[in-house]
Amino acid sequence: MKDVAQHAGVSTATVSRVLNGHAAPTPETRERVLAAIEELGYRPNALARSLRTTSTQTLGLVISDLLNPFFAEIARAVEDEARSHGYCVVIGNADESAEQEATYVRTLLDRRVDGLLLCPATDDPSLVREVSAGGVPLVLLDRTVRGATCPVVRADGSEALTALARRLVGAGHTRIGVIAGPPNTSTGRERTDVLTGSLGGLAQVVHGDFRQESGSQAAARLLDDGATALIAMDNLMGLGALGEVRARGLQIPHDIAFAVFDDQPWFPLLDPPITVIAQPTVEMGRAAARSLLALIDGRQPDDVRLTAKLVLRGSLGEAEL
Amino acid sequence: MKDVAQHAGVSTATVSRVLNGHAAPTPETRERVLAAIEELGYRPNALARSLRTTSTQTLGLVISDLLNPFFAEIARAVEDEARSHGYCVVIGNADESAEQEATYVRTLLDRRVDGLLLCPATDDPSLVREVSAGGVPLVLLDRTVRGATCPVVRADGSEALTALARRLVGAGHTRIGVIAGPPNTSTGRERTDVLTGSLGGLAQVVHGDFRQESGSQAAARLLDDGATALIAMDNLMGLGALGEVRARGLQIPHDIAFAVFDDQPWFPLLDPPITVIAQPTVEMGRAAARSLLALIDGRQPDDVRLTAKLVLRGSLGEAEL
DNA sequence: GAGCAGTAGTTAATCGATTACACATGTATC
DNA sequence: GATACATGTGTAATCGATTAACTACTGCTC
Repeated sequence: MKDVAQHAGVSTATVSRVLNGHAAPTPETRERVLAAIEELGYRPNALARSLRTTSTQTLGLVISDLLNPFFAEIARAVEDEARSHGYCVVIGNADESAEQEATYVRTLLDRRVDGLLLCPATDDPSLVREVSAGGVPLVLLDRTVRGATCPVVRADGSEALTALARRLVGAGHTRIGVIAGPPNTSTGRERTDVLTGSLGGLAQVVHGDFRQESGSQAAARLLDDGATALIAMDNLMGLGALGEVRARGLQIPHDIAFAVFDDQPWFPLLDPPITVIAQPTVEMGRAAARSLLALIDGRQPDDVRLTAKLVLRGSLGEAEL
Repeated sequence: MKDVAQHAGVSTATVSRVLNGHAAPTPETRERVLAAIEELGYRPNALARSLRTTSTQTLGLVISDLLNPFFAEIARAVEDEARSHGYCVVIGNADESAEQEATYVRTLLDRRVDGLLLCPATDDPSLVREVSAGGVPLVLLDRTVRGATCPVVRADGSEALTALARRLVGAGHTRIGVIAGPPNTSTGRERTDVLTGSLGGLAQVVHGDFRQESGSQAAARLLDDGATALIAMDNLMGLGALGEVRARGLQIPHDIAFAVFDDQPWFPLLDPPITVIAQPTVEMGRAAARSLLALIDGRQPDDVRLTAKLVLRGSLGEAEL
């Protein structure tokens, strides 16, 4: 910057003013400065700028698992929305580990992100408290924690799950296997509670960890126990469960009815296409980014609750008639 | 930091030394400082530290498309490797747009990442030159650019593609539809060249843009032209093509042989399972990160060329006998 | 006890920006 | 012509760390 100033025969203050479109500079000075910048190929140091202004124009996003397309889509949406407001997004991948999540959150805070979007790995509120205590704007996404005091953006699958349950019961299923998420995540618990609630005593629940491998294992146990329907509570566990069903040579829907929470582009390609509960991922991401930006802006956004929808495709068999 | 120093009755220099595990401080002083840090909940400002040390302990990774699981996996691997060396990764999503790619690269440079990993959207070398001119360590990943002068890490699919071609020809296919990547990407061009080379005049090529939608369209055209085999040059176009095949009620492999470049966890679940050319994504990501770290370290890493493998699963029909 | 070495800690410069305040110049007002 | 005011630019403090150079003290040797 000093070089630029010298080159243009002005002070660094003037260069800074030109750069920030501030009041003052004469068109003529402006030209000279811009010419010098161009000539020297100068680019301002964002670190120094942020240090001075205490604003990084950056949002932190800590997601549970980057390999889960559900979160990848959310990340994409967050990024789009943020960019359109002049913000950049730094993504941290917690890998469903509370420890790694905490590490990432702290790293992001140390780098002074202007706000943080978090999909908490567990419902333990301590990390959230820590962030709030630091006074950093925080919005929870997809999942919440116990006694959360910050805005939360999530999808509500109750209606869809209830409808799904009703159909299965109506079609005469009496042993319905539920491949549930970890009980210490809000989504894991809530979805399961709704479902078992609507299924009365017909549900058999096995908990997985939102990963493919746990889906296969849970499916194996449930099938061994004679389940005639399987519902996986997220797409990765659904993938694993599907593998197990295939491995056993079972036919969907003839031998087993099947449904998954989360839609994925390849579900319609299976034979039969898989019935799912689709979450509005893009809207969730955008809404979360908007809420966070509002918070940064000093406003107090409301919680957002979007609706997940049951998409019938044929993998439930008679239950869809 | 000043507060901490005051609280512990020492100077900021001493606090800094304690923080960085530098020589000097007495165990006793050390204790006092740590106590003060604890008590005040002090966390060092990474911006200030980086400004002073000119090192951010951060790698930039600009990928072509975050929604493409191939790149998501790569990102994950890069991150793992980087973290194990004490580095953080900032991911930028170029969305297959050269313009957005350039924006991201500049943003990352402005933030003074210690090095940059780039999956270039096009083979235009100008952006790469710009980065190199800035003296920032750079490694290209998956794709290269014309006349690249920096290390490149990629997968070589030639052998697998040749083997694939031989099988199709051997099984008597004479109209083989190739859903190619954009000709202005190195992967798009090379893969297609190898394939058409081995197929002699039997190949019909339609270019897509590495996205699902373009895959369907390309498949539609090729099927209209009477193709009896389809090869998609990446998983997203494969997804689109598969949709088109299904929509037309064609049976794989009876009506049409099908293969995709890139493996995905759900390909084995289709009926029949899809034959693919699998790239070692995790190894690519890790190798790229290692190369970049070496470069940052002042060493000169060699290019890395890993081998993609043909995985036969049944979607080629007789060609697999 | 003078000289030297070694340790522990302080002072102050520095990284590269932003910005309050000061200053100089030109113009309008009486 | 003095006063006030606006305008454009420069000076220097500041953000929060790191670190070279220096000071002060303690021991040790001869």
